[in-house]
Amino acid sequence: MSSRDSIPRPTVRRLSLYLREAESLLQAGHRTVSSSGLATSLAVTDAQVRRDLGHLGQKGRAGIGYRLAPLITRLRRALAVDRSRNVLIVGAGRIGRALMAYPRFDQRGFRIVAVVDADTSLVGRAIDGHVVQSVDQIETIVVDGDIEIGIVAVPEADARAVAQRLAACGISGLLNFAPCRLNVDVPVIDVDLSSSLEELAWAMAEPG
Amino acid sequence: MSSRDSIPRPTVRRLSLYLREAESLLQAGHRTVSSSGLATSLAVTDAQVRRDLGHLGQKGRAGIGYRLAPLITRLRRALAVDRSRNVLIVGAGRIGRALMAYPRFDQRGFRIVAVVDADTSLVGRAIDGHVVQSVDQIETIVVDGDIEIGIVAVPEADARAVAQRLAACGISGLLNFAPCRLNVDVPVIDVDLSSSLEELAWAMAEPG
DNA sequence: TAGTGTGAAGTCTTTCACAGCA
DNA sequence: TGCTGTGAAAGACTTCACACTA
Repeated sequence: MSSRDSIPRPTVRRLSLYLREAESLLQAGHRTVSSSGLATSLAVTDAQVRRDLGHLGQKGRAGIGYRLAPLITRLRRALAVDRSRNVLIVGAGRIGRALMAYPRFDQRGFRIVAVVDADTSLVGRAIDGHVVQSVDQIETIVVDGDIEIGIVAVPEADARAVAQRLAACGISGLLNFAPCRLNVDVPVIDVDLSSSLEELAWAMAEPG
Repeated sequence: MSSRDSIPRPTVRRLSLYLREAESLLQAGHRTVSSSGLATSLAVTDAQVRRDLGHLGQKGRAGIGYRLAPLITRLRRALAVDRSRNVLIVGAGRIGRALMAYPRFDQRGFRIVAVVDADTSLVGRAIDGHVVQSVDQIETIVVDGDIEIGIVAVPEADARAVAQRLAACGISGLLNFAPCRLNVDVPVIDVDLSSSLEELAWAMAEPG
């Protein structure tokens, strides 16, 4: 299981959790962590953790576990969060505003460098230190601002059009909060709050 | 494949998408939909759709497809969203406020009936028609208000304590926005925005 | 003909279980 | 002894492919 294989998506999602936990342990003064240590914090099995970390090329040490510092480095590299990226938020409504102020984005190297909205009464106003620009300027902002990631936080009706425009001017990826598929040819991660609640409703109704 | 089997979780997530699409098609005046129709809208295979709908006990008709009205009914039942549920939002910060105003929750039968916060300067204030109550009252609110779902939208440091309290007074499920595991014995769905961005960063870096 | 339902096959992911190392 | 790394087995999920049907 070398680091050259493509990492399965379920593993990727867990790597993100391992990274968070590893950073927190390092902060707390630990130097190493064992697979079972990570496993119990995160409600997975120890074998799963070892298998997952095997994808990184990270070697643990028998009897000791994994050294946190190199583990964190490798996790960051595997998740491609070992450098900063510029982010544009499209939509300065409530979701957009919540994201602007989300401190973890910055900590993780996701730099919100621009915010746009279609509402002309918002344009020019500063919200959380970000001056809202017009949605008409998307193309200029993306190109000149070296934006790699777009966050789509507009109403469903506008989402696809916005996504098309972002894709057309060369954005590399989208985080989508609108409850619909964006049919564009760049990677998209959907954050669908209604779906999450429905999944919860289902889980609540499930026996066990 | 009868409706008595437990539905796999990946299927559950897709059922939510099928429901959204089916409702939208019905709205648009359609009466039926084929597996390939759903499949192309949602970027899955037609065989996958048929397999998934097989879990519902829903029968399609060869040459025609699935009738939308009964399909929607069955999807709602399978997802356990065929009735309303009362929801409490804990945390009237930016994420909490974004959720209060999210119209889809109400449309889907998730009724936000109370909002609490630890910040006494917010208590008593009305935000989006919801008067913020004190977090001290959680227990009373959950029990008297017949709350089934709690939305945890508080800082990480407070999240576990809040979750414990909610679980202790008999809540049935939690939607968690804090970037940590809530170790409670009720179903939890995590919405982790940083993780989503990390997954996106990975997908952007992936070849293909 | 257009489309379902589903065994069987295939693929992907997780878990087991244990040799081996510090 | 405590813990890793990993073949092999098991399990979960998806796709194929085709008989069948309105």
